Amino acid sequence: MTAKREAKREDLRTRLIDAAEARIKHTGLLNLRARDVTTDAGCALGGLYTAFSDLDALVVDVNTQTLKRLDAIMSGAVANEPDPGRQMKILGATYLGFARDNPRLWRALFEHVLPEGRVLPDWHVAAQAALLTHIIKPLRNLQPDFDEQTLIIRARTLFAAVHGIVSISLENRFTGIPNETLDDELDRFIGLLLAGLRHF
Amino acid sequence: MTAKREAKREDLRTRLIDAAEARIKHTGLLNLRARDVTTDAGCALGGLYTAFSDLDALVVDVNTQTLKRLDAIMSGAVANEPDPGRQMKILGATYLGFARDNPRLWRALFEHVLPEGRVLPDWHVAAQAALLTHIIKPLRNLQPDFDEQTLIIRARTLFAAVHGIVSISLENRFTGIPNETLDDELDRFIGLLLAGLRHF
DNA sequence: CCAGAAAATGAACAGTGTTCAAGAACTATT
DNA sequence: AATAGTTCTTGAACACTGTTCATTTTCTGG
Repeated sequence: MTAKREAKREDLRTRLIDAAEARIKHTGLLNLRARDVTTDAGCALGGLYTAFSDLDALVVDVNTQTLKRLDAIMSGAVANEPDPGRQMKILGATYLGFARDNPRLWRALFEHVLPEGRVLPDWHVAAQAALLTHIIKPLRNLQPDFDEQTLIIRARTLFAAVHGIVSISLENRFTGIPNETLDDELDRFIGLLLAGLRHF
Repeated sequence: MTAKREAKREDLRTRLIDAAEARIKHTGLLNLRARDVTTDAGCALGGLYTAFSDLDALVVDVNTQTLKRLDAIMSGAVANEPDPGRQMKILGATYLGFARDNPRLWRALFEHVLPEGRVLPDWHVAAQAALLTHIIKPLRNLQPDFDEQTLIIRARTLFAAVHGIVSISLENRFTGIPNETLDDELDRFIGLLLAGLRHF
């Protein structure tokens, strides 16, 4: 039976992912160190490279986990809301809430850049794309005449806009601007988009 | 006369900034190396630390220069456009154009994160804020009843939204979505915002 | 129980940014 | 012009990275 090997390997992988996640959560992606992670995970330094090709690959796995958690939260948030406009607003508020509650893990999603030439694995791209489906659903109700491809593009644009607002605000760019009213600001902005969609 | 000292120091600073800018332009912030920069600038490795406190401080100076160049381009772009709505669209298109023409320098603006606890110098924040004034001007025409503080907040929100769209697209997140029509998509999006502003 | 395969180990390596004692260059004064 | 003191410049050395790989340990099928 080769099952024991398989199990140990998988156990090591999850231990490393969990350790890296905890480190990122507490001290940020910038301060993630291979030695810290392996110590926390209870393996030797080289062990990381038997379970992952790279420290980058480990971070991608952490980020995928974060995306999946975010996905679950967003699913739950709109589960009982029939109105597509309100769904949009809820999704935006949920995204902001997640970013605020998990600032470093959320930042790691966008802060982490692979060395030039390398691409994100398919399943990570799939986890990103899954987020868009939450937006596509209400958008389809609001714009029934859009074909599927248009819906995807528009959904990405809407997500990007909301993400930009959350991002610029939470990263405190343009200091001097108060941040307390960000929830209202985002809600109003999505309202603006919905008004635009109605009258465009 | 202590002027010669002053001049040499300033000369070294600009040589280092230019060298760092060229390096970032060609190989990206991620591949910026203190040794490369000092070699290109024609000084010893340690010289960097007589002119700047840090490699990070040097990058901030490069980024400030980039912001100023962007500022000048945006100023020119709307100089002869009276209609505020069209100004908005031009500003968006100009921002997208700058990001596309200077991908690595533009990315460096947001990719560069200071070590935790350090803050951006005032004059860099000022260069960021200057960008918002371009948006504030047409927005004031479109929404004459907004007070100054509201204008600033709304301008930042609009900038952040556009930045998010440009950012997510150019960084090729959510692959599988075509990028050719980004100009149209952004133009349409700003049109949507303007429609929303009219009917909100 | 044992040989062969696989995985875990951590010392060694090839870079990083940063420092700092020694030397060179400049300044102000005589 | 000469000089002493101040300031800047230098690059070897340092501390800390991610990554590799010969060695040791662990597991597998017979």
